[in-house]
Amino acid sequence: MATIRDVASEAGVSVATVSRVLNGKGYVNENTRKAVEAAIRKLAYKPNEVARSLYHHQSKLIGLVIPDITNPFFPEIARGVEDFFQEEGYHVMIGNSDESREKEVNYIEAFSQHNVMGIISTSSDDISQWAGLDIPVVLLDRIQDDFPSVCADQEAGGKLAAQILLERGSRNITLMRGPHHLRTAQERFLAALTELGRSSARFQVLNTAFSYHHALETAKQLFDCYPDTDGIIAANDMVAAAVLREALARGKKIPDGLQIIGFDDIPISQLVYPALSTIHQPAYEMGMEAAKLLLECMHQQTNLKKKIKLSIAFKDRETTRKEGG
Amino acid sequence: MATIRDVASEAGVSVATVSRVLNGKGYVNENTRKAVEAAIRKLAYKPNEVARSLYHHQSKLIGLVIPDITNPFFPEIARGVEDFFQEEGYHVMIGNSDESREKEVNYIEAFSQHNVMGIISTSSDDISQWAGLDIPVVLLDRIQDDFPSVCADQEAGGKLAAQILLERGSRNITLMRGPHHLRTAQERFLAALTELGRSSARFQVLNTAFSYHHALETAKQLFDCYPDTDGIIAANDMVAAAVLREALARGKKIPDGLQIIGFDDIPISQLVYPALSTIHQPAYEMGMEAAKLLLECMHQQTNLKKKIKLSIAFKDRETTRKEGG
DNA sequence: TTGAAAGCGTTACCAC
DNA sequence: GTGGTAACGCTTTCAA
Repeated sequence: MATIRDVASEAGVSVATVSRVLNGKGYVNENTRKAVEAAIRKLAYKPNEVARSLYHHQSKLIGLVIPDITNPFFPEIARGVEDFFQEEGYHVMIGNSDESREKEVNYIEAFSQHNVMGIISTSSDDISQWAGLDIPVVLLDRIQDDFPSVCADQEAGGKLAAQILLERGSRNITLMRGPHHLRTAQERFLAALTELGRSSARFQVLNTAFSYHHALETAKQLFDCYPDTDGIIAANDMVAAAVLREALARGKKIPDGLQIIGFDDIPISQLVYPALSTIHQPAYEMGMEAAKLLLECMHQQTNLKKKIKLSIAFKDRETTRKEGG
Repeated sequence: MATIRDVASEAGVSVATVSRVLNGKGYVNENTRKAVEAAIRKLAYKPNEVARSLYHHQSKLIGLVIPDITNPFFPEIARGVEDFFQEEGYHVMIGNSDESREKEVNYIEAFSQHNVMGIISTSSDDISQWAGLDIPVVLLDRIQDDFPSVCADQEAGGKLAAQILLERGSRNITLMRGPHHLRTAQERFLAALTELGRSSARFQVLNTAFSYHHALETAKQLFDCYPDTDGIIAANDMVAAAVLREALARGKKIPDGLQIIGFDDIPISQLVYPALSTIHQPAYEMGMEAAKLLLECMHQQTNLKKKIKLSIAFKDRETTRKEGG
């Protein structure tokens, strides 16, 4: 790899001059600039980011920590973040935390050691680890007083899901509740629960994890315990898909005998049959917004504690009855 | 952030000594070691990876380029790579190439500028860009004479898919062909085609892209053009799921009237109903193996051109008839 | 308009 | 055993 010194001697100038043309700052004569640029091209020189980073204590790197890239909700987010920062000349390092505090801390350290310019985290609820850091942090999918954040309106989503099922005629609803420690899952659950509580419909609650292995189990359990259920509010689309599968396997009529509503609107929800009605979270946009917000924080030194709440929307597909029908 | 100099003065020794205890090499008295370790703890000192990297021309970073993290096949691979390297104390930078040479080159440059120790690429077939690089590269899902590589046995997969459908009674098969420029897609297609050609069954070929938007379109087209098809070899599971959806929507009996076989065995193939019969590619393991191979290459200076071919397996689920049935 | 040199945080060589 | 110091590749201040 050619270094700045190689370029300097090739062009017959000092490294300082090369640096100036590289960064477009400081005076440099038009002709020497030409010479330097020629040398750069000739040697196919690329500045060493590591050296730059060492000097500036900054790099063109962004850290992103998510629970698990294998969960289809997060790649969308990651793409949003990446697509935004790509435009700005940054690169994104992704870390999977598996909801483990240890892994998350490990990534944060790695990020910090590599001088990332900012971090987006969509993982743990434990905020203590962010406190010491002097790097801007944006929280995605969770909120904390001291940090800027982006999230989707879980409460509106949970409420809407319940309303839809009720409006469209379910009278015996099973509400599935995601992992208790995930604030988002808890929020949408609570909002749906409240809505259900306000109605005269019968309902019951069933706990579930988010992994598809687990979801398949829970689905079986659901129909064993509550064979008469005629409406299911799934904790997310993975779970909804599993439930749908099990329902079809047991010969349920959907949506006439049983309505199912998911949450997230991950790509597969359009691929199953019948296509999943679901509460859409704008995952890609959330990633984009978080990235945009982070960039703002990076530019202004001040920790602007802006909170962005994106709205959700109901996707009326095939596992719910038609409105007024 | 505390630096090595802070630690040195805190412990009353020189930076050289601190460096020695940090790296566990060279002599250092037991007591001074204790003192230094105490100082490190007290200041919560973490060595600056960037400075290390600058000196060594190496970092604990690995570059991974994939076509699109949003395609469910790749997160599995990425996890394999990441889980392996995590154990070894490395961190993985992921880049989405979107099958664009420009983006891929851009990432390679970024990786190289950050002194990554090695690169795994599962993207473009254009190998020229790797040639100049003095960083070990492992190719995933493609092979090239000059590079070590890991891939699954596409030919065996394509052949197997065709055999299964034939054995289990399909006589009018639609073979879906993925993007022509993707070697893997082409290989499995060709192998299936050959197998079909050897049989007496009728068959036709239909082109498709891999995205789910596109797949849904193609699925419609398929049944419009070939309503009598009784067996479909999909280009991958996304496409298979889309086809399955459309088939069900049109009231086809599966698997009795129509068999469908996918490729990849992504998580959703077990979530749809009926569950997709498919050719399993060991994505996670492929990531792991590629990582392991890369680590070997990094340790031995020599470019070992080892090629690893992982075997595929048929997952006998619900969109194919039972054997001998 | 240009160059010399200090400094970013580490490591490793060479004295002591 | 330990410390001084050059070097890694780059940026920036200061003098010329």
